[in-house]
Amino acid sequence: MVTIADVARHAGVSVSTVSYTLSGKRPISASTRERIARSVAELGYRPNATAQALASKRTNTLALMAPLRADNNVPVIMQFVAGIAAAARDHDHDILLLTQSEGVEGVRRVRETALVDAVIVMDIEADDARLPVLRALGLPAVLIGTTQKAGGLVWVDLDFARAAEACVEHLVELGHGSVLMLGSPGAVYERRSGYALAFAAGFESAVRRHGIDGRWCPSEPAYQAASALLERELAKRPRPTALVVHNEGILGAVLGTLRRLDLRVPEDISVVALCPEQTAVNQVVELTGVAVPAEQIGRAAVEMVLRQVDGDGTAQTRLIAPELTIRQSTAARHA
Amino acid sequence: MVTIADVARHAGVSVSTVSYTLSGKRPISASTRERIARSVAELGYRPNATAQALASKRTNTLALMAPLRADNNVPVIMQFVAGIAAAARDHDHDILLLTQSEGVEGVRRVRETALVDAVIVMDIEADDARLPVLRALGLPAVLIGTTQKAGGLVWVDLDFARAAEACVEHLVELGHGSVLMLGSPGAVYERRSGYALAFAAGFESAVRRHGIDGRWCPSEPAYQAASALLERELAKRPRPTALVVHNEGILGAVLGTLRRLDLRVPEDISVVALCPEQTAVNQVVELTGVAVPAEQIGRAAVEMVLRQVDGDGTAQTRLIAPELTIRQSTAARHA
DNA sequence: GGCGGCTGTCGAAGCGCTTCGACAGATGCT
DNA sequence: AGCATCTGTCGAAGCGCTTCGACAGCCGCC
Repeated sequence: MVTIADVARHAGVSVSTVSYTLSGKRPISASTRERIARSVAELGYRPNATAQALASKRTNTLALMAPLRADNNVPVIMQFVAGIAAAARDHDHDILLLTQSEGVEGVRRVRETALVDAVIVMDIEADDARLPVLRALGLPAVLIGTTQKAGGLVWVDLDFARAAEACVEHLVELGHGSVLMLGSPGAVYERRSGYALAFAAGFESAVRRHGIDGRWCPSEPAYQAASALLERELAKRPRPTALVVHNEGILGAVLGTLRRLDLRVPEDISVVALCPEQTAVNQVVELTGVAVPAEQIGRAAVEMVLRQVDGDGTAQTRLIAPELTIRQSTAARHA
Repeated sequence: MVTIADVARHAGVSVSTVSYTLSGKRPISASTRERIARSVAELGYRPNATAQALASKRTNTLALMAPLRADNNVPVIMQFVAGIAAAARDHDHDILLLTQSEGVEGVRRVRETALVDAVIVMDIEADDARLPVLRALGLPAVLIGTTQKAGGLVWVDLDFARAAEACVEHLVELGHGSVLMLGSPGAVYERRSGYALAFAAGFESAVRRHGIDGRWCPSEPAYQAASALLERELAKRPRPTALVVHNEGILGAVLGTLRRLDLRVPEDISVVALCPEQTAVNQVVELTGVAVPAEQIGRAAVEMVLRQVDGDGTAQTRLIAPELTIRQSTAARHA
């Protein structure tokens, strides 16, 4: 491996001159700059990342704690991760992947061993144990997702409450007065994932504000379970004329069951989904709905966390406005 | 941050003694070992990972190059990543996440900047440009997936050819003489992903060996596209009495279309799928099929790569036998 | 009783880089 | 002309750890 000393020798300058040339932290004459550039190219020099990290106290690495469970919103998680990884590389940083299961200890470890400069934490729960630790460690951090107890920490997220409201409002405008929301699996609510709670809360408040009939329930991904649940709910009075689905895993079951019950979408019943665009479009009827702008949020998270690393104190939390895309699964209520 | 020198001072020993105690590389008396342990605990000492890496030339970090695209087998990818991350932590290593799009340069970079000890590369293509680079760099590496040009490199993968054969054989045993295989999206074959080619080749050879009628075609995930394709193919003679689906994204479309055509599964037509168990079970009919043992492969990859790092030259490539699980979507052909 | 061989510990030399302070020489000002 | 000021470069001191060689003290052995 060629070192900075090799480059210095080859270019006939001192090691520090090479370092300053590479970092641009001190003025260097054009001629030596060129000579060094040539030596670097000729020798194929690449600074040793660990030596650089040790000396500069910057690893140029970001920890990303992602929920890698076999949940149902895997594609969304993947989009987040992809967006974050790409954004990090754009800023010349790498991603160290931590799993949610490492929890508090994972955060503590990467901080105390000085492995990373900052951490991005996904899937925040209402009483997330990692939050007090993040505050205590003083490690630059950004949350993707939020909770009321996030005070003092910087976060970015889709405005799930308004996303739910947007769905309800769209249906209200179409004249629907009875809406059923099929939520995420029960486990998601049990662990009190911020996004699920926010969506449910947004749904409830929108329903109340518009004075319509609206109820919701968690739903498990297995086809038969989802199907049975839907059928049971549709048997209740008043019978829902529209569905809001916050669970991409059951979309197939929902649409299949509606067909079995001879309910046409959107003529007999409207469906709005919160899911990636790809998923919405791949259903038998292209679904109206809100997508999580995962890539965008991921990029924002990286930029926000790097700003903290660079000591820009003006940390700003960001709540991203939902965008409802109207496709073919919603229509005015007739009857 | 507390350093090893602080611990040494606190315990009244030299720095090297602390180091040897922690690493166990030299015998230390029980009494000083205890004293040091107490100091470590009391001061909350954690070795600085970058200093450790610089001095020992081991980062305890593995690069994982994963295809984070919005493809259709996202859940499988996620399982691989989760398995790898967990296994790495079990061996006290971390994962540095690289995206497929970083390609050859990504591999070169992590090697030449000494960021990682080894690399795990996923989704190998027939003429993968990364393979010659891996060979040239001499960086410990394991491929997940393979190609004929993998010579000299260590890899691990599900035996996709035999997986396809297992599917065909199961159908042949049930008396099916005409089988249609619906493959992955065209783009997957265009980039010549090893697993897709292997599955298709295995399908073709099994069909030939059993002397049955069998054909296959790529299929895009959009519902209408998949549905139209299936309908078109079912109109051909001889009409397939069984389907093999190597594309989890179209399972909903396939089952929905079959129902629309009044073909009952499995009475009128059998369906076998290559997809995660979770996906197989969440369909309207629980699907017979082969699952990719992603977690298991991921763990194997980590262990194989660490063995290389530790200089165990007996590198062994591993081809994992497929397991077909019979559920409710296949039945003997009647008529 | 003297010697070889252990065992347990220490000091010091790196690992490859960044950064601080110093300073020679060129430049601008009065 | 003389002084202050830049500009460009250098040497050296770390960053926090590992590891090599040295060696003191101890044991058992002939």
